[in-house]
Amino acid sequence: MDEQTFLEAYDPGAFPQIGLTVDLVLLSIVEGRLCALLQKRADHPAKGMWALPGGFVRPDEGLEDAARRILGDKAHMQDCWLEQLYSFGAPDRDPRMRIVTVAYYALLPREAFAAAMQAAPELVLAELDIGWTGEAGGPVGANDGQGEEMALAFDHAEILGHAVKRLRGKIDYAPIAFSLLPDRFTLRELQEVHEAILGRQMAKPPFRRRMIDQGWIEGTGEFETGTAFRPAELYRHIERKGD
Amino acid sequence: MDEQTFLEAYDPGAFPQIGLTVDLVLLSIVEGRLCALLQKRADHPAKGMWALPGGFVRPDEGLEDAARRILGDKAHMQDCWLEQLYSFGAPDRDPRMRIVTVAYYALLPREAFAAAMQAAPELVLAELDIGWTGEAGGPVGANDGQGEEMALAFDHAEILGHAVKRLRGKIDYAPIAFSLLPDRFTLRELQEVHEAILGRQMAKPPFRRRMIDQGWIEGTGEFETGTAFRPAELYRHIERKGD
DNA sequence: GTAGTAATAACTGTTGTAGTCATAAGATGG
DNA sequence: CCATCTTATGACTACAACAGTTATTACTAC
Repeated sequence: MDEQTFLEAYDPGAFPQIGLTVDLVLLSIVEGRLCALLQKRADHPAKGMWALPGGFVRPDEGLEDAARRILGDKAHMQDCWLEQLYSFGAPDRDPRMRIVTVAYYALLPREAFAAAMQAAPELVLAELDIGWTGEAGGPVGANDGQGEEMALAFDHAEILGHAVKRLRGKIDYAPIAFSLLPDRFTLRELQEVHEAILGRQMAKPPFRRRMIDQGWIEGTGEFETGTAFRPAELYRHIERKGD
Repeated sequence: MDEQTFLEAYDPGAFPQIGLTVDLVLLSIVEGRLCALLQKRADHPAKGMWALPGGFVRPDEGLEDAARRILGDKAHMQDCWLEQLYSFGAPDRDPRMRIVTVAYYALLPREAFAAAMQAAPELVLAELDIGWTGEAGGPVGANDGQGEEMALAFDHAEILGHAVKRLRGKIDYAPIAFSLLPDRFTLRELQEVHEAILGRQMAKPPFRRRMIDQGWIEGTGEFETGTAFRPAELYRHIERKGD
């Protein structure tokens, strides 16, 4: 039997069906706090709970393609940095049927969420409650900014936990913080991003040097305006091959 | 649009099936070289090419459960350290049908493969050809130890590449090298493992100190035997909570 | 001008780690 | 038993990365 004949005789229905979805962890910094885009579930199961934006993978599209399509549909965004996070497949994670989800995560400036939240009122940028320090890991909850806890659907607290852990492990050696900032930014703003992600304060001079020595940023010669006191220089992220 | 997608999502029959498999990257060190367990494909597609051991996920089993089941079935091993690597889902990665695979990887001492290779002659511990240094990444090929290249099926060269990259990034700060060694080992053996994984030689005294300072190992007071010259002390990996 | 505040620079100390050299230990062969 | 070989192990030195502290500069507001 040659390959052609074999493929024609192959029966895909011989294997049991498992649903495959992509869920998105879309993170931002709002007032120095790490936030994620959540969507209130309008129907059962988990009605009224909060879930990550997600959707089924189409049969003819790649995993990252599906993630980008859902990013456009649900969050009205395109062309941002996106990375695969982890796959979740506990048999009982969704009560409807067996669903395995591949989680992706992205970092976006707060302004990027404006269009999505305008178009869909069930979307909220929720503040994250990270009950651990460093890269310990574990589930991560959410609150509405007034201290009111938001119940998360399915295993989405686990997914958020993985995202935060990945982020904390990666921010020191990969130039990912810049996705959260506008094109031009001050060193103080960059530091606030790092502090929000790592969940701890740091001293200013060592931070300055680390950033500059890494070669990821360059000064523009311009300065911020509208400050009450001495304005800081505006820096810009340097795109380099391999990053 | 969201509503429509939502409704479609609830009907399992609305989408053609996507197959879900688990593939295993089972790594070992043989004579100072990094090797992976490969299986010669007996049938189409990719007949005669070399593939990672893998299999379909059952509808009632978790992803890691599936990985452990396949580990037992195909490689006759149990209870070893196993970690999820990455998910691969390019639409054309398998010519039979749309198949998404979740790759797992494990590190095992050479002896652990003996039973599997005895039971199944189509299994081979193949030497890896890593065409890049550091953590650059990219596909990784395989050869039979006599310099003869082994053609890899599907996207398995990519999967191997991801595994090597993950390993190189993790070995310096996670105690994973010990999975490749017997219960008691000399510092020289441990160093050979690190050199095989990182693909470069290193000096002995700094390596000794790093390992001992990390607190992952302790001396046993015993010494290796049968050496022509001064025998080295045998060390043991210290199990610690959180590792 | 003066005061106030934040940005930036200079200085200092600590830590981690690498390289080199010296010593110790055991096996082998005379 | 002793010389000699090879390797393991420890001691010393040097360097690089990085943090903390203090001083200086620069701008705004009154």
